[in-house]
Amino acid sequence: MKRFVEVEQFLKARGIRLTGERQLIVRRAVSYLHFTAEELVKDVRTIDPTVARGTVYRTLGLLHRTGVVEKHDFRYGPPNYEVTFAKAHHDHLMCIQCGEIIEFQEPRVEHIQEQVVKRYGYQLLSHTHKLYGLCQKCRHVNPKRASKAPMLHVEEIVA
Amino acid sequence: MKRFVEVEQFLKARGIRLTGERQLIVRRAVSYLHFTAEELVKDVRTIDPTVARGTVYRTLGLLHRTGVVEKHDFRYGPPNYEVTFAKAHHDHLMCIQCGEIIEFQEPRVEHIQEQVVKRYGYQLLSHTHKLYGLCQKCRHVNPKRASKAPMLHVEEIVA
DNA sequence: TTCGCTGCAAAGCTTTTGCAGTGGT
DNA sequence: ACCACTGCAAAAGCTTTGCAGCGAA
Repeated sequence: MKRFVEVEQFLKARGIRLTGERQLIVRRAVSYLHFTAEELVKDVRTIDPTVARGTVYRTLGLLHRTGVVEKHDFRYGPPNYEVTFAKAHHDHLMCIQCGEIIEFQEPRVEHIQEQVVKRYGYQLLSHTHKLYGLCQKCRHVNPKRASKAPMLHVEEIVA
Repeated sequence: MKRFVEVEQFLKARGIRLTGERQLIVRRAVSYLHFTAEELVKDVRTIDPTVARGTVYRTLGLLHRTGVVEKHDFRYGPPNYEVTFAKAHHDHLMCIQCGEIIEFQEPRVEHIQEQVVKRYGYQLLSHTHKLYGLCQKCRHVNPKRASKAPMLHVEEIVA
């Protein structure tokens, strides 16, 4: 089943109205790996220019609060969003020097998470797990200016 | 050894100048569990009112990029910061309904993280690991307004 | 029909930045 | 003596919100 259909069913089951705007926003959002709020605004408006910025932000906040999308802090620029609902568990490893981002999968972590959540009587909805460090290239470089802003690029790698 | 001294040595080793302002900011920051940027500005200024807001933000950004400080998205209000450098590994479990935050320790996750980092040739500096869900009290409460106060029954949807 | 949702636009909040002077190494 | 760092304050994001009309259930 299409991911956006799963999301829409999920929202509907929670009594959230499925307006045309929300359907469009969800369908555009699931097409991305990561996206910023403004990128989504721009994207949605290429299809329907009448959709208001506020609507995108409100919908994004709704999806975030309900655990459908995760908010990622990649340390540079505005926060990135990701639709994690109905998607395989994965985490991020990032180099703080050059900005490289690696996505990895670790079923063992997922399993431990379930135990932790059960231990505290919680029902798990979503999670974020990010490792920050220095990649092989950057770890042996003595930075002249540690405050220099690195370039960002995403690389999807499966463990 | 005092934590702020360890942080200061770390910064020095990275060629970052240790100004009086930065020392003050670091020493105040390590005294908190979590803090917002504005809380730190206010705190620092009770000791030295001449420290500029921009300096606190710039220093916080520097500490964040170098992995000394973690930025936490607790989903409501501005981001929280935490000095995680030279501090025992711990993660967060949060209820998206009532905002309760539980800090838990999982040595197994820490161990797996080390394996992942080694696998990709990285040097680990810091990490964030957050689980979002519903606590025991909130998971059985049916909110008046689903869009404002999320209440999920995932198993019903997935089934 | 109800009341949650939307467009619009302004306000609000947080964070960033240019510039000239200061201070760490 | 360099040049990174700072104070100041304005500007620049980014996000939220009030309001009147609209539309999904």
